[in-house]
Amino acid sequence: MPALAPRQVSVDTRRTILDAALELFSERSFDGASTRAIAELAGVTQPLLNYHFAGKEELWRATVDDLFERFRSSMQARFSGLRGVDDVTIAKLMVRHFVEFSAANPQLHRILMQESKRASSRLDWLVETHVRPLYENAIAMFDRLATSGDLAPIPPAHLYYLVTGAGASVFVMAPECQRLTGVDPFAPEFVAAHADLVVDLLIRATTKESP
Amino acid sequence: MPALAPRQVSVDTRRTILDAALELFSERSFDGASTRAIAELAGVTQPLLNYHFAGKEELWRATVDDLFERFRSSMQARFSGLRGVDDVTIAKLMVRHFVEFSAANPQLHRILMQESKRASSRLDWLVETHVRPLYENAIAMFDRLATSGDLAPIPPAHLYYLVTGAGASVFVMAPECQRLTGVDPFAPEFVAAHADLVVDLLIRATTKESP
DNA sequence: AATGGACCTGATCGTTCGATAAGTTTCTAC
DNA sequence: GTAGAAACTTATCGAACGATCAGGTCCATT
Repeated sequence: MPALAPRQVSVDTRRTILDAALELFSERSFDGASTRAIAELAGVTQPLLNYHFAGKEELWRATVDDLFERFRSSMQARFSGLRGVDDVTIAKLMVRHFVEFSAANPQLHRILMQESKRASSRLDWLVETHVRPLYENAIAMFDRLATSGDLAPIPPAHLYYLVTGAGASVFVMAPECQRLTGVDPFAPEFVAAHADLVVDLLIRATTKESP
Repeated sequence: MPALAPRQVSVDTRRTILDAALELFSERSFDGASTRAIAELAGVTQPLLNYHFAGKEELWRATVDDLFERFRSSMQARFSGLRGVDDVTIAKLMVRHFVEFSAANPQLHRILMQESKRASSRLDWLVETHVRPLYENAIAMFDRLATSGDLAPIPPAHLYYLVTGAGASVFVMAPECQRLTGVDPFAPEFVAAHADLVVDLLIRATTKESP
């Protein structure tokens, strides 16, 4: 063919590129995903990425920004209508939402794990921009639970591991789980059952013993 | 200088290369760690890697083989002398050992996480060669506990997540933990305390309620 | 003292990477 | 209907990648 008809006024090209970038960054990690492969998946040419984004690093940040923005807005949509619900229930719902969003968007965990397991300036940015706010929300929540007397207080460092670990551990080994147990870890019924199990585990482990 | 005096009969050059490879593979992941950088860290020239190993992929496998071999032998050394200890205690010790080894060898988790979060032929090899045997050991252990009546039985898929997640979650977020809480997640006293906490969490969550 | 092989290096191969420069097409504004 | 900005492409850059090859150095053997 001589030349593809250049589609104009397509303002959603940026969207298409972001989707392709999320797919490949999460599958092959930053270094493994070439800009040419991303462009091909998006159905555009490679230099167009540099037209819409300042560079590969900038494309990666925009991709992560977009992903976390979707997570926050889904969280907002689910919890903004809640009124008169006790903190324990909210905590349960938050973990469940985290697990369910992870099941629907496995790219979040892939990128988080890949990037948190290497030393790079991208990690600094990711933690400060996206992880810290989530962490501080969770800490505040559990602090409130502890002072209200429902849960036994846990030192912040341990709490950090329990909160992030309880949610994150669910899909850390997702592909291996499928292979070893034959269960599809993204099946809705499994997601719901395991979310309940993780919540119970967390609550039971921190619930004060009855005297 | 004209040329470095070529040291001969150095049979531990292979060892030096493996150490450098483990360091960089875990820090920058497979694609991010160039063979030239590995060679430089090892203090040799880049073509020497191809002399000792068939290629980059082969070097990676040899590195992972070596790492898991160290894990297995440390496990062996710790548990081979145990006699007359009940299964619950052994389970506690296993998780504790896993956590402690992870603290001393953070590269294990880095490589496991990086590689399990991408689609590659290396993942297939890693799971079948190293992860599956560990998994089947753990399943057998908890099966024995369940049939002996101490723990409530859990479906294998959930058990898989709980076993791997309880151990793995500890260091999934290690660098962020340091940054956010100010606690060094590799300090011995923290490792010991958190291992106990994880074990308690796992045991309490699966211990049968007294009627 | 000569030889063969193990160990290691310098030079360089072809490929692929991210980035850019220059040119083309399409829509909008007047 | 023509000018100009916006959107997109083709062609190509220099750098870095993994791999190979032709040698060079040292030691063990005889």
